[in-house]
Amino acid sequence: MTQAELFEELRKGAVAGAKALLGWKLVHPTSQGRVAGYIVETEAYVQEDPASHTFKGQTTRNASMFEAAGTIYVYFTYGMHYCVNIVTGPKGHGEGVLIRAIQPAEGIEIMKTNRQKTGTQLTNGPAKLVEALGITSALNGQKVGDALLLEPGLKIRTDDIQVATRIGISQGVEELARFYVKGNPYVSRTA
DNA sequence: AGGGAGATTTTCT
DNA sequence: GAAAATCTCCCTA
Repeated sequence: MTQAELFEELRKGAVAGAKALLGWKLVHPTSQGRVAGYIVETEAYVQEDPASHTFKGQTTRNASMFEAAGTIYVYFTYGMHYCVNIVTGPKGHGEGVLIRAIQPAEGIEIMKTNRQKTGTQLTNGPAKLVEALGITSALNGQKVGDALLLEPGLKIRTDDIQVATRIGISQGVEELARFYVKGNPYVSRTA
């Protein structure tokens, strides 16, 4: 898949985008050097979903989710964690894809410094990978392609994509909107 | 290995 | 004032 084709999937919507993003390399250029990982787990959030931040309409917090596909949405939660989304769909529609887990690819030493951990503990959760990559709320509202890049990474066969229920939400729990790479050790939790 | 509670603060009701 | 798209530590088996 080319990058143009990836963005085409993102424009289609959160579910198509969540599947298409698997295997892509998420790159954060920092002053220390490039820090990057292959996306191995995602979750789709559409505006009609009670579990989505955008379900009740646009607010100052979730405004970037209403931007065009390819915008970055970083939110703060539980008083101490950040998570990152890739916005999907047309401008004015609040939806996006939560990046839940990545497999370290570049700048692993930097990740260890950021996380004070090693192995799968580096990036096997949405708040963990954000800390490992050094992503901050300053990226919220920016576009993919500058402060954060998406580059071709692993080839994921359709057969290797597992669909499951989402994690850590209290509404819309039964929605099958979580996608991950089968057998990958960095996936936060297998079915 | 697995479960439960605490941390900690922004955001919305 | 309550809940939150989570993580880590500490406890018990």
